[in-house]
Amino acid sequence: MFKALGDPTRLRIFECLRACCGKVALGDEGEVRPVDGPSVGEVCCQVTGVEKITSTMSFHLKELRTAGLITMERRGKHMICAIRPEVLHELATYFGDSENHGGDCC
Amino acid sequence: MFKALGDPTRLRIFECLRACCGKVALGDEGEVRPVDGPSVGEVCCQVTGVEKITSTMSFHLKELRTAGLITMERRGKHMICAIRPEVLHELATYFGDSENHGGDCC
DNA sequence: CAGTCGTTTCTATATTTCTAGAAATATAGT
DNA sequence: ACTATATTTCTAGAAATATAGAAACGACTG
Repeated sequence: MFKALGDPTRLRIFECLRACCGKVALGDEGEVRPVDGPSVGEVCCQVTGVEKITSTMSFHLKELRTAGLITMERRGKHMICAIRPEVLHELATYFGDSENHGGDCC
Repeated sequence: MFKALGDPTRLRIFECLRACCGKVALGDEGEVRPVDGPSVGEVCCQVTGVEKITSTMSFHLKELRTAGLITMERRGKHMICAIRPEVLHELATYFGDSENHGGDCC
């Protein structure tokens, strides 16, 4: 996940998606699916300022997807995207000081 | 910061340091300095399992330092390391859902 | 002051990652 | 079936990053 967010383009995509508040729902097998959210083209436009969808964007979206940060689903001609809300929580608690991170030397 | 944590070796160093709970204090100009914590050699040993300090480790520690994740200071022959506690809080709130991340499309 | 220990910097090489264009795939409309 | 639109995959080259060894540096020790 950190590697995925470590690229400036991908971090912008991530923040764009977070700002756009795509909603998600649970699918049949318990997986998280986007209910709405921006399409790949819209994300592309927001991040690059250009209307055109580039293969580079597609590449970065795939990285974010395989890292588990976002979900995507086809909605007609478009692919819509949303952040998986669970990971926000997961990452927040990863850095949260309330947890014990299991050091044996203190 | 995400780029720094995106490398597996660096993430291990980071988690090692977090587990070892190095203490920090404020320096004369308000900067955060380590008061104690493992030396570079100890970190190296924990992460690689080998006693020897490699230039690779030194390189990764430098990356973590320039990313602002850790502080280091010379203590005699050794360099001691500690995580900058502020960044834990900063990153926790970055992912925390309590904040408004300023989307104009929702 | 010479030697040694812990660590960093330099340099070259190997590896990974990013980017861009072309071709391929999927869907909707005609 | 054909066309247009939205998106992905493939491929290759360019750029960035990681690794390892050698040399250099700073601080303690005899």
